Amino acid sequence: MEKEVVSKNFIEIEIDKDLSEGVYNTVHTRFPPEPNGYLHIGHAKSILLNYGLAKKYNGKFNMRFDDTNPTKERVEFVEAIKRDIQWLGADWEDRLFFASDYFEQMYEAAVKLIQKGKAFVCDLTAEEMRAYRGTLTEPGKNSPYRDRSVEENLTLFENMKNGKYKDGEKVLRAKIDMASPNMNMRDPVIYRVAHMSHHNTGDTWCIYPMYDFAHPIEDAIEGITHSICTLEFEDHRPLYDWVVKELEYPNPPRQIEFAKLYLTNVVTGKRYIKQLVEQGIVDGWDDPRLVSIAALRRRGFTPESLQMFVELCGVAKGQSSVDYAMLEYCIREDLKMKRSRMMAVLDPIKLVIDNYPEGEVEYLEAANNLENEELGSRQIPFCRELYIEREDFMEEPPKKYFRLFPGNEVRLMHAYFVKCESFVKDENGNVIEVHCTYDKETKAGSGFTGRKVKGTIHWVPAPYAVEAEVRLYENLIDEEKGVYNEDGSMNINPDSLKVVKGKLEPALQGAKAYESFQFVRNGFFCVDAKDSKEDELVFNRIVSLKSSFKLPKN
RNA sequence: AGGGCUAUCGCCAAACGGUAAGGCAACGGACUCUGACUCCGUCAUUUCAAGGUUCGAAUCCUUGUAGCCCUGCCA
Repeated sequence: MEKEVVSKNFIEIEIDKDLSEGVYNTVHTRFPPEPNGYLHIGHAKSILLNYGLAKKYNGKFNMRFDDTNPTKERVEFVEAIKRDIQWLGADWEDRLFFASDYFEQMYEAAVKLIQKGKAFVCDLTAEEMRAYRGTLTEPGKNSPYRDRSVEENLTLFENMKNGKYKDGEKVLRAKIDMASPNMNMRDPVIYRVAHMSHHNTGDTWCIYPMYDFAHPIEDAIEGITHSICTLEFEDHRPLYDWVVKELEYPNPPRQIEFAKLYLTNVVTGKRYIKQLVEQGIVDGWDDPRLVSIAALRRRGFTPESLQMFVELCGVAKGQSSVDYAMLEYCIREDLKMKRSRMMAVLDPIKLVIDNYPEGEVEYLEAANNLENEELGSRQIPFCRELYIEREDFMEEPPKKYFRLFPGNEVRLMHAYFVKCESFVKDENGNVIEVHCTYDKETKAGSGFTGRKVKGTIHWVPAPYAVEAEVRLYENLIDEEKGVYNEDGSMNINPDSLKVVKGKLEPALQGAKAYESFQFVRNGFFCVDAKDSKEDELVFNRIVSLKSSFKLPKN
């Protein structure tokens, strides 16, 4: 057991300080998504960060849907989000909340602000308000409605609530400072009129609170201590603090911001993903070429691999983009010991063992995972005619090519050494058959040490091979140019999905959905779990995680 | 002089005035029933730049530079 000294991230340092200074005596975090789409890898960082912090400090973690804008939210997203978070392993126990359940309290909070003279009803239109707001370099002007009396504001606000006004006709604004260099403090809107059904509250309300007002209240109500969010909300913190202060919450929560997780060479951003979905370039939010949590799950990533990934990325305040290779490393690392490794041939050519008796079959024992005995073993039929990968044979090999070429000997995995004697071409000059001889003494596991071989290749017994339509996915990227163009369009690879007729070893007939197996060299493939039931067999949709095997350069 | 935030290896990221951790990637080499895994080795005399303070600076001060965010009745 080696002990790793892992340094604390800056949020943990802040929490330690709060705890030691007695600002808080517990840690209570939350993950507050708006149910307006699917969660992606970036959210996983936030979820695992919040959950991890709560766990680390023996505190609590809440799940909360920040559903204050009925125009964008849908129940189907609520379910999808819950599922993804559970799958990731973040446990909210019995603390699942909806911001919309606090609408009454938020309304009362707004009334309180009005009574304190800290909020007013404003009749300016959206355009007028924009003009009054000023610009980044010039201060704004006070609204002509700013000095209405408390009584008038109270009446008007109640009228807003009672549906006397049309959408956009009136808003409630916080009375702060129109000259503030921070735009968020220039009398921000805190309530708007929207005659619309809400997925949770139905038609009970026709006014809805804005994020900046609602969020601190939600946190305060739930007893959140550390409200952790991403960097773009840094400018909102003064307003967050203003709200909890004016509402006089005892022991108010505190907002801490961290940098979002960006990944190199993948399409993130709901706008772009939506475009891809709508144009039918991908087949949904969980298309394996995307990095939504649902897509990663479908692609064979495990919760553990994503946890490891988030851990490895770290938490800081500088905007950064993590190399996609790090994600791949995590899934390889996680699957390495716990998944069976099977053989498959995606682009088959026939291999004939000339000195193996025709019609004879022997069953070879193959460990499911050479490094993990607990995964057991399977029997693979071995016979005269096999299939091997086309790229595992070359008529004229380059330097340092360790696989089959005339005169060279390799190991057939789990089986024998085999030496290439000749090959057959079709009329177009393509190799269609490779002929070898095998050496009975070299059986795998026999302890044969007579001579060594530099290469080991995968194979599948021709008469017993499982035919499969294999789907090979690649990320939607252009490695040269990157994902996005300056004009907002994308460089996506139209050949990101390749369908191939593969041959799988017989044991794969028994594989289950979600079971992953490692494939030739460092490529991972897994059975696509999309439409399958728990023990249904699915072989026709196999997803490539990585197939980065390269010939040595020279 | 609009405000806020950030700058440490190709990519993440520690270091909190005491002499630049670690991981990914890459590259050598050993091993090999997967060119994987594993194992060994290499990879920042220097922290955006220039000055300054100090016995001592990535850390403090000055002045620049670059990147990200902010002018929704979105979150």
